[in-house]
Amino acid sequence: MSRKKRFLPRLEAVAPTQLPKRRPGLPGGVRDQNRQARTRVIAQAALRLFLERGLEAVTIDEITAQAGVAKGSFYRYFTDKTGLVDALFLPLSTAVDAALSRCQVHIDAASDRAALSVAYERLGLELGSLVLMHRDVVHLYLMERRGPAQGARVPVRRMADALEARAETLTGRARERGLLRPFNARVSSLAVVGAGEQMLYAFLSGKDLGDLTQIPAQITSLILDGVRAR
Amino acid sequence: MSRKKRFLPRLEAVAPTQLPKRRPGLPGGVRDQNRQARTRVIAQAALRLFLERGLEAVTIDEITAQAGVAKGSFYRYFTDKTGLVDALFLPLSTAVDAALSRCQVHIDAASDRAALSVAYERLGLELGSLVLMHRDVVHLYLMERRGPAQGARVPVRRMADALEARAETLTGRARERGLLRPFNARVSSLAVVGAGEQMLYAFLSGKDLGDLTQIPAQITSLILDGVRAR
Amino acid sequence: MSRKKRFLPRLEAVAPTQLPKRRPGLPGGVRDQNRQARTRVIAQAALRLFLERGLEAVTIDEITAQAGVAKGSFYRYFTDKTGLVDALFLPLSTAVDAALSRCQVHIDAASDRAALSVAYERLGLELGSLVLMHRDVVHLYLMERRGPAQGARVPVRRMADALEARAETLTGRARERGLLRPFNARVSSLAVVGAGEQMLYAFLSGKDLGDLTQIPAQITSLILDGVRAR
Amino acid sequence: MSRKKRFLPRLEAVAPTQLPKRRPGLPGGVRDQNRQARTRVIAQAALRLFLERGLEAVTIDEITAQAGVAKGSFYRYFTDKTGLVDALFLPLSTAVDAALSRCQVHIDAASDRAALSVAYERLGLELGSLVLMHRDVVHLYLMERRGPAQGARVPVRRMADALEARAETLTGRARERGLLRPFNARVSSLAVVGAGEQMLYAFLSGKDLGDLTQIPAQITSLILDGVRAR
DNA sequence: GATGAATGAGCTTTCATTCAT
DNA sequence: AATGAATGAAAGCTCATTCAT
Repeated sequence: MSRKKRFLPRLEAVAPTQLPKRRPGLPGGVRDQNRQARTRVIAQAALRLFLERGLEAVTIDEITAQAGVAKGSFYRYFTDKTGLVDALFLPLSTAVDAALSRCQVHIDAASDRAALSVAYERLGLELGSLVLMHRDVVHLYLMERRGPAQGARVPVRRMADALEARAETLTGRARERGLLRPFNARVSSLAVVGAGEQMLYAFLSGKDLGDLTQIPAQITSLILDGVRAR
Repeated sequence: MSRKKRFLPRLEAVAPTQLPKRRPGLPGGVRDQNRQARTRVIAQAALRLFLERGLEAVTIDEITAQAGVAKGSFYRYFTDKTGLVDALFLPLSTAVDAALSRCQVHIDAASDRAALSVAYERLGLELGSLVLMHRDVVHLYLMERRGPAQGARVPVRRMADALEARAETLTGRARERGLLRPFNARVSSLAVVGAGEQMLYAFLSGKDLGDLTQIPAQITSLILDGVRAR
Repeated sequence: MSRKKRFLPRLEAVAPTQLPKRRPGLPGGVRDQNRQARTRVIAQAALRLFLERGLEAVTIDEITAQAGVAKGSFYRYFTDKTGLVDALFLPLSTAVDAALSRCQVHIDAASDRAALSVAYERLGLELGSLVLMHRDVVHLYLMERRGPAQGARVPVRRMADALEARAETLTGRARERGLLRPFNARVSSLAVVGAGEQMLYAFLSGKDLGDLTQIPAQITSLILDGVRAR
Repeated sequence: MSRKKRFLPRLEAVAPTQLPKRRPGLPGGVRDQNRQARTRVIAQAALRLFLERGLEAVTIDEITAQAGVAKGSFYRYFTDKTGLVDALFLPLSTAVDAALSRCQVHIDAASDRAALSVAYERLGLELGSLVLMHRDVVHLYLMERRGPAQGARVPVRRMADALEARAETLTGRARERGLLRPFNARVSSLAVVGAGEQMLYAFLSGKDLGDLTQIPAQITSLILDGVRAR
């Protein structure tokens, strides 16, 4: 089972890079490329293992063995498992943030309900394509999203909390603009996000969801129009 | 005992399963009562820690320290952490199963849509009261429900899988009877369960969801009627 | 694996009784009989386990479980595992000692070679019948005889050392009287005892040694006449 | 290394088996040499302790403390105590096997009794020198040889059984060729091996056996000519 | 007296992290 | 830079011994 951190774990410090130190060589040069390639190899190996056995259960030893590098190399590229997870989530997290920000801008600029709808639809498409691009990281996110914010799960929870806050804000905005019924914004957004995540988790876990091309329409219909037969 | 009881945790029912061996002494006698009390104390201490730090991160040492008993005592009452989790989930799991079974019976016996609705409403009430009775176990369930089915999480996943299958069956039945729109039963049930769990998780995590008495109506409305303003 | 003694192990103190304290009740009375019966039950259970898994590997828990008594009862009848082994070996050890003493007396009283031979033959018969009477203890003795004199093995080694010393004395006496060739007494006795023990061990371990009625003659012949064909 | 080497134990060959994984680095290179040296240091420390206190009673903690390495290091070199014992016995076991095989070849090729005798004498010499080369392992073998084949004792029993089978075969062959009297081969070989082992055990245990140079002749005489005076 | 619950030191094994090579 | 050996603090689990019932 998982081991305690020997030293006090980093709880914040989300610098844009997780690397221990500045490295020599020009950015984009050969050294930098090798460095990035190695980083990717380790991160991918880790991701695969995380999906199979969970963040906590996977050891550094296993990651490096899977990646085919020496154990010591891990610490040249990442400060620890938390740092690796940080790096793993950074691209997705950034992209999601950006999409949500863009959506908010569009909403604020929208002058009518049609424009609002367009903004949401666009958000949906963007998130959908992000899911496809970052399948495994999204899957890991869904697996670990509700665990306590401890150790390697800190970055996951950071993203989850950010997402939740953003979703609430957006929902609140939509409600203010009369696009949604006047329920508690938090409640509404929780329902929407919860339904979506569950579906996504089932899908990424390999569950058969029937005709996949139908799903987006079904979800939209379920969430927006309700499940009750008419 | 030279060690003092550190605290007396709130007691929830803990199943008398997983004990290493059959014990002598009359059931209900002094020894039997002590045994059950000790079992509860350990289980409650563990539950508290699991909620704070997650199933995997909590050690037997910490559980026994929190419970105020010797480490060795743990193994007199539970085979290992998995056994403890099993015992922790058994009462809830059994009760949920029973409620779902009853609902299914009612549905099968229902002759019209009104009767069906009554069956579902009743299920909702039953589950709601189970949630209140087993708050912490439900919370733990929601936290660990998506992690890999490994070690101590096995019982959690067992319950999750059982629940999912049941929900799907029930949804399918409702759809056949024309109560729900003719979507894929799995998709529909995932949406409903996902929304509900997310809400519950937020609530149990201490999130302010506004007027709690309104929530059931909001959920019903959201799920059954859709979120779109009319 | 085996555990360290928590307190300093008894190294001598071979009082004729291993019981913790004097007990009430007349010797031979009901209490005394029950006590002896219980002692036998525990000792027999232990002996069986010792033969299967060795002195060190068997736990008090297993012994009492096998004997069908409570763990605490063990300590009413024996001080610890060493005490039990002491008790287990006492009858055999005493009888062997007595037989050896008698043999020595006979030898010292023997006036000619014929009388000496009779003494040795008689010793052989006596030891043979002791082996049959104490099969399992003899088997255990052979198994543990060469292990370090630590913990529960102390009584075994005590008997082994006593036996070796006696055998050497007897051999020396036989040589002085011209019954054996003038080799080092220790060397001679080691050879004789070693061959005998090995045979006995094989026999008690269930090895097929052919026609058992032939063995004594074979051994005598082998040891006394040599293995070389004439 | 902050820890000092506590002592440099006498080195005997330790087989490079049982290592957790294949290691990189050129065989014979610095790393490989260090690895072998460390393996030897641990194995020797263990052997010393095994002789003092027996296979079962010695803990990994004690072994590593005695060897002056960290506890974790043990597991880099051996899978567990059984693995270590395996490694400890491999060289001797291999050499003994080879000697016995060679003897068998010689016997099969022998055309007369003289040649047979030469084969046996040669075996005796080879085994004698193996005993001197692997004194401590032989001593340990004799100590543990009769214990139940459990845990760390498994390799010891494996060697014991192999040896016994070989000895029986060889004895049978000698008898067929008319070199030995027509006794049960198993009985004869048990007697010979038992006498030899006992002697060896006494010798290795520090017993004074008189003029050591005389022993081989005495043994030969005892075993082949019988102990009876003429 | 008998029982078995409680205790906690002790054992095996793992693994994050450091560091010599 | 990369490697993997070394370290030692935990973690899981066992079990001799004591003691309340």
